[in-house]
Amino acid sequence: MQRKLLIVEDEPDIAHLVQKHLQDAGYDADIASNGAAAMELFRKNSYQLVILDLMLPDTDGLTLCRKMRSAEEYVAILMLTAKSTELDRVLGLEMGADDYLTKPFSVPELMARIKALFRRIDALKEDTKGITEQASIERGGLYIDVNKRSVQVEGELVDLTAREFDLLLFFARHPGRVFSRIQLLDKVWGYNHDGYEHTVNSHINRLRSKIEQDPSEPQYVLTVWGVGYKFRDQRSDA
Amino acid sequence: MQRKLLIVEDEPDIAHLVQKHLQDAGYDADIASNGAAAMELFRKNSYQLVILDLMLPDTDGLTLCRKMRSAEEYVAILMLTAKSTELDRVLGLEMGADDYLTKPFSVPELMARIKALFRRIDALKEDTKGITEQASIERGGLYIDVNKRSVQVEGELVDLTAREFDLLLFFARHPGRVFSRIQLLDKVWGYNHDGYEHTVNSHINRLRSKIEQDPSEPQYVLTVWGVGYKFRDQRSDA
DNA sequence: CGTAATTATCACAAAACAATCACAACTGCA
DNA sequence: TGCAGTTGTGATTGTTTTGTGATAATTACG
Repeated sequence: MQRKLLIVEDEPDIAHLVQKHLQDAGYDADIASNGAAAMELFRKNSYQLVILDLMLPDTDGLTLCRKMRSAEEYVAILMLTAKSTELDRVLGLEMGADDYLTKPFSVPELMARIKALFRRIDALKEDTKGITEQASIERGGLYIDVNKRSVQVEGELVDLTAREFDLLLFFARHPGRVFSRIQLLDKVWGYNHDGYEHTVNSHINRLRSKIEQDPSEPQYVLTVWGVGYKFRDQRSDA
Repeated sequence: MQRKLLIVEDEPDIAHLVQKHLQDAGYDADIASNGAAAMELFRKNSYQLVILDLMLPDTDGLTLCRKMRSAEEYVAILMLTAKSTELDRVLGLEMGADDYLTKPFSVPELMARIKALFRRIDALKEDTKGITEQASIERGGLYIDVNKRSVQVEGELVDLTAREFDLLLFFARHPGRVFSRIQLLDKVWGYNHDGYEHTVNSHINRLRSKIEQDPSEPQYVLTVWGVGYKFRDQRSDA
């Protein structure tokens, strides 16, 4: 997954230095040199992390921080500040920063913090996942346990590889809906994956040989001729 | 239902900062600035969650934690610790904290964890299964004494290092569930630990050489290819 | 019924991943 | 401080999975 960050910093040298390192590390980073530009970019894009300098020409950083915090989606905020008094820290935390770094900082340290922040965000998402996504799915004679990554067909455990499981899980979460091979590559393999469409065929083939009673007459993953594949819908047939 | 929490923290700035945010979020939070006050409030009120600083002027946090744990009703405990080394110990000792956070922490993260904790508490109450905090765990030929931090395989005592024990305990508490190396680093090593994923491999390797009859054909800690590791589920095989 | 287009199957090499080992850095402790 | 044990990391080897090419089977449609 691509991680998008926004750097809010008025000193171009610093901003570009940071941007360059972030790009080297595989992140996608935009720059805003003042508060107004920052809010504009922020509203237009969805960032996962904002690196925010407290001292800005127009707005002050704390206001900006609060504004971003009030947005729908959660963004991590890493504050950069010149001073390092305890008051500053508490203030920054109160405003909702997730981490804090005082200038001058070292690039390796910044990168380490960013990495750590992303990790924490991911861990949190993992915790929160329970509400939106179900831990187990039952469809016909198929039972999928997401946490255990185990699959049972008619009560019998079958052993799937990581890809096979991900593929099956994706299908089972969208029963009845047809997906093209490209869509499957995007959703299951990942957006930046490049490869041949017929790779999907092979995986479907292998998956069927494991979960289907009679792979030539599939019950779960069906071929939609000229389009792609779909998971059989409970009621509607064919 | 009103959620009552107790903040045990000797730095007034932090205590009030947290209290303010909790109130904003609709919780009812009391503050205790030392261990004695904490126990007094704890006995008089019934809290659902205690946010507990490890470093306190009079008592140490662990003792407090144990005392609260021994109360009739179950309370969730979220620990705040200063360093990550200290945190290892806490986790290792399994004094019964439900979650932890290292200082300096960010308010959004704290709030997220509190929410997640309440969700877990609710889910637990539903189940009525009080099996979460057991002093000993038996799984197959494996016997783990949490308090003594000792492990027996087929009645034979084996000598594990701190990490090995923590790792095994974590697995044994979540049998069947698959964890990625990153998740293990987060849960066993600590959220802000940074290191290489393949460190986990080495520890699994060493752990296996101690507890497995035939490390090349593990009975307890199984590899899930392309994903991570899991503890063998009772019934399910392979 | 024949043909072109699409999908299924299979085998294999390459890539991704995991296990292992050795060693240096670190830890707690006497 | 020095020591013994523990832990993290690099390097190497071994294993499983996965993508891909080739080919066979199936489908749509004139």
